[in-house]
Amino acid sequence: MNRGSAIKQRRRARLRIGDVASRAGVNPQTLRYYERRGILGSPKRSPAGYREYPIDTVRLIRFIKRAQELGFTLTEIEELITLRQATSRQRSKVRELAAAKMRDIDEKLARLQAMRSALSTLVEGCACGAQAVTCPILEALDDVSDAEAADGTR
Amino acid sequence: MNRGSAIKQRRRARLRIGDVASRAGVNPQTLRYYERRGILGSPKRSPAGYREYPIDTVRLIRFIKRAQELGFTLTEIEELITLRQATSRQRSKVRELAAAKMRDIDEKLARLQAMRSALSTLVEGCACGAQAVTCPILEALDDVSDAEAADGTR
DNA sequence: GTGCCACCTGTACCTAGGTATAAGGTCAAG
DNA sequence: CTTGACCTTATACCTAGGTACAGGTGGCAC
Repeated sequence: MNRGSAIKQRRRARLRIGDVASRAGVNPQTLRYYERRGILGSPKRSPAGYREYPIDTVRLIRFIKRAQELGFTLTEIEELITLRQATSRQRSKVRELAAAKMRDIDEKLARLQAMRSALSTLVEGCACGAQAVTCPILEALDDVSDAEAADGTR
Repeated sequence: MNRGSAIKQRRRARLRIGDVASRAGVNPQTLRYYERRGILGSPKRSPAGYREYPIDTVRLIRFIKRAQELGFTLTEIEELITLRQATSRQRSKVRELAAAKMRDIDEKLARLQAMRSALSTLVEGCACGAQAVTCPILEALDDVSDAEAADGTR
């Protein structure tokens, strides 16, 4: 990692960009990029101008990466993150935003669950071949509005 | 939609690119792009060279879009789609792939659920302010390997 | 028979989210 | 007192996934 990492860090208590990056499994450039984008907020600087991150930043970066894998954009993730830092004076606004995000998440959950069960049908050996009339995978993510929109042909 | 859509389509039973696109809520270019990428397979052509899609294509496109929102890449989605068309001779390979995809999905489900409950804690009015030691949102996507990797500083 | 719109191919461009490279500064170890 | 691994900024480039544009054809409606 860094020169004299383990011992040094025990008294430094703050991490340099390369440490954060390697612990979080990202490129240091990514951290600078997040900072430029405003998703991360500028950390304190050492006398030499080096960024010094609190150890929690590692967790934050992992959170961001995970959320991306779940289909959230950086902009959405930024919103989620600011929820965390909201002061109690903004509580009602925060609650509103959090509730909206929860609805998004519930939708994703429902769809993932549908996909999961379609796949499990497949794994259990259903006859979803060329001759099958309906395919569980295709149906997995159908919803009410789909049914009517895809209709009009019969 | 297209000229004389509703009536015409009742006997055409196949859709043109613009119809599929507007029903699925995408740009016609996107369908051509998917075809070029091999995710869609070339449809039959009319004498004039127009693509003629079976009505199910609308559903397929919606499936693709939904799966993208869940964080799957087009390459992964292609795999999911080919599962659907696999013949029974390839059954064991298909089952293997499906099982792998299910594991991915289970991971996503677990993380989404964690995020959901973190948000619900927030909505219910927990004191996750500047002074809070632990933040439910940040912890939401933690896992075992995180804990040890982020450690080493105390 | 001419508008007009949807279609065709090919090529160029765009956005999101990084990643790399150049040119230089810091600092602990040998 | 230099070497090497780190850091800094600025700028350029890359991949995924589209989206737009140019130049031309098809076909229905008036």
